[in-house]
Amino acid sequence: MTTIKDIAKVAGVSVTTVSRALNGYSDVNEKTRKKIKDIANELKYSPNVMARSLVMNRSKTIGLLVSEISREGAKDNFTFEVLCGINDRASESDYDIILFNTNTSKQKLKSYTQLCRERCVDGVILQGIKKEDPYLEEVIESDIPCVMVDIPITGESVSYVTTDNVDGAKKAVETLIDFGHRKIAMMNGHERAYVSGKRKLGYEQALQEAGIPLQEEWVLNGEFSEQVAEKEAYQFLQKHSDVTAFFCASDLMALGVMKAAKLLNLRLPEQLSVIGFDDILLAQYTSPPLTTVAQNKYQMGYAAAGLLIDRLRMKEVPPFHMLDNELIIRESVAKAP
Amino acid sequence: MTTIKDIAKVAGVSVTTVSRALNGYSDVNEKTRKKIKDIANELKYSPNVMARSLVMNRSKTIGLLVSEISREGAKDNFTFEVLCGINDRASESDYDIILFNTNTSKQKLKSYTQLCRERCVDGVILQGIKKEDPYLEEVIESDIPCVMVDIPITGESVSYVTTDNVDGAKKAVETLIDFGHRKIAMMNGHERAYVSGKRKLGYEQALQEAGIPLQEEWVLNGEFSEQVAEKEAYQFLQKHSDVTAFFCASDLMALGVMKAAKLLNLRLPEQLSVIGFDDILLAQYTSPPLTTVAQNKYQMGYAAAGLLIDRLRMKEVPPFHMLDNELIIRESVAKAP
DNA sequence: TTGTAGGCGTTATCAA
DNA sequence: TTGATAACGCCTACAA
Repeated sequence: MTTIKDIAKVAGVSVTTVSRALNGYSDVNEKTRKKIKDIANELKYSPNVMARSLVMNRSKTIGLLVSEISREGAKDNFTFEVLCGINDRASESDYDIILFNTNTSKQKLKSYTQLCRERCVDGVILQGIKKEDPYLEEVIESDIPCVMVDIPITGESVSYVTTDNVDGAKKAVETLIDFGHRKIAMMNGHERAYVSGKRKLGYEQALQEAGIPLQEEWVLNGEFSEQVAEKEAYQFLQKHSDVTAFFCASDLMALGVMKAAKLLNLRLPEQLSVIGFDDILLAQYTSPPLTTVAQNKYQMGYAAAGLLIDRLRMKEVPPFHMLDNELIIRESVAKAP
Repeated sequence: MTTIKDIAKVAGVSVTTVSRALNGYSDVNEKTRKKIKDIANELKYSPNVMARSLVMNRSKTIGLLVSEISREGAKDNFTFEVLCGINDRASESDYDIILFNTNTSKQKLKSYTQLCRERCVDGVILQGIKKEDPYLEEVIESDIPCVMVDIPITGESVSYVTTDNVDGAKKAVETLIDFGHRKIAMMNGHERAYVSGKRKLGYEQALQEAGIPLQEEWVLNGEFSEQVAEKEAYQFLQKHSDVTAFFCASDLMALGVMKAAKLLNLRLPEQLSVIGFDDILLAQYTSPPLTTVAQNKYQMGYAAAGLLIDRLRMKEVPPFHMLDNELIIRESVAKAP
């Protein structure tokens, strides 16, 4: 591999001059610069990122920390689409992405700071980290620039990107109310996810504004799982045949609810209306096609990387970036019977 | 951040000894080693990967080169599931993944070798690279250990992982033949993908062994796109109403074919049988549910990383690793009318 | 405008 | 069993 030494030798100058010429310093004769650049091209020089990082203490690398990245995520594409957004934005500014590989047990062996420092990453994007993950606290205290996806935490060096979960949920429930529904249950995800709280809040607000009393026992925990949601909904709908609509905090859970309804011979949407959250690919293929709140996952990733890169450039960045959700109307909602 | 210098100072030894103690060399007193290790723990030391890479010329990093990684891939999850497999396997051996970000135009600016060397990656996994990508030739000539996904190329330092595309396609077409079909069209992907050739070969072999003459004009190019496949199938089925079955080189294209059939008021599967390839999530939700050849994408990634890591450990590795495909029987195939 | 020299955190060579 | 010392490739005072 060519180094600046090689170039210096060929050009008959010192390595200092080569370094400065290549890095665009002004204090170098334009003729020398041209000569050096030509030689660099000819020799197919590209700087050794390791050496540079070592001395500069930055690496043009963004760490991506996805807690327990796994095939599970493949079902709703969330992780992947966010990743694509991050990747595209990073690429625009010539950052590379390094995938950190961690889970709750690994987090006990190596601290967040250690992980980042040893790789000299300039900043980090965190996704899917859970409330009980040991890293969470560390991230807040650390001074490594960081952007969280869907985790509303801010700090000296940390900001976040999210969609307006409260508003999204509210819009969904309002739609149900507009269709005349008054008995609306909610299939929520687990408490470990921050979005669960927000979506429940939206549900509550919509009910309240319509003067419908909240029934805590109508809010189920589907664990963000199709199976769990199906089981829960099955039991619930048997006991509460007066419920006419379900707002689900994820499309996957909405699928579960729909399955349960079919098992109970409820006609969709005539006897039970269902709204989901996410707009996964499947949503348009279910029968009936699922009305749902769409998140722009790609945009979340793109914005997250953008926020981080701005921060790395010492720009003033807002503490968070909130994207809008869009309600996609399909056919799983009908007038209340 | 703590360095070995800090440890050396506290332990009252030289950095050399610290380095050796921590790296498990035998020529260090066990008592000194214990002391050093304790101090390292206390100081939360972790080695600077950059510095180490610089001097060792290896970085415990695997480069992942996905040509034009994009949201397109989200539809069939192929890229993401392979990524998960790679990640899991890499994690087991403490490798990190760096996502290289490239496309045909970027490839002209920076050579493959440059890209790898400047990041000191120990090896590379390539996915989705096209026949005309400039890197392809470079990869073969380079001595950087490399594993390709679904690109049957071998060399001094390159091997590949794939599924048995010929056999998978053959099994699919044989199934159609078993159901009495004789007029079987194929919706293939574009020529730039290696798998297209293989799948077509399987189609041809099945036909030949059944004594059915091959009709070249019955092999369509759906570009691996749902829309294109739909358009092509629509035109084709109008002209060739005697065709009773379609073998598609991807599920996405199978969806397109099914749409076209529905537009032409063909009943599925009674009037037209369809088989896909991939087993994407959607396949079980179409109506009728799609019979298809399932590839184990996660396993491909896992195997690819495994092959690469073995090579990095100087193990003898086979030139390629072929995984089996499994035919998943659903309801889109019926007896020939 | 250019060059010399020192250092970033490691590992490796050689001598003690 | 240990310690100087020299790399690795690059950047940056400081001096010329």
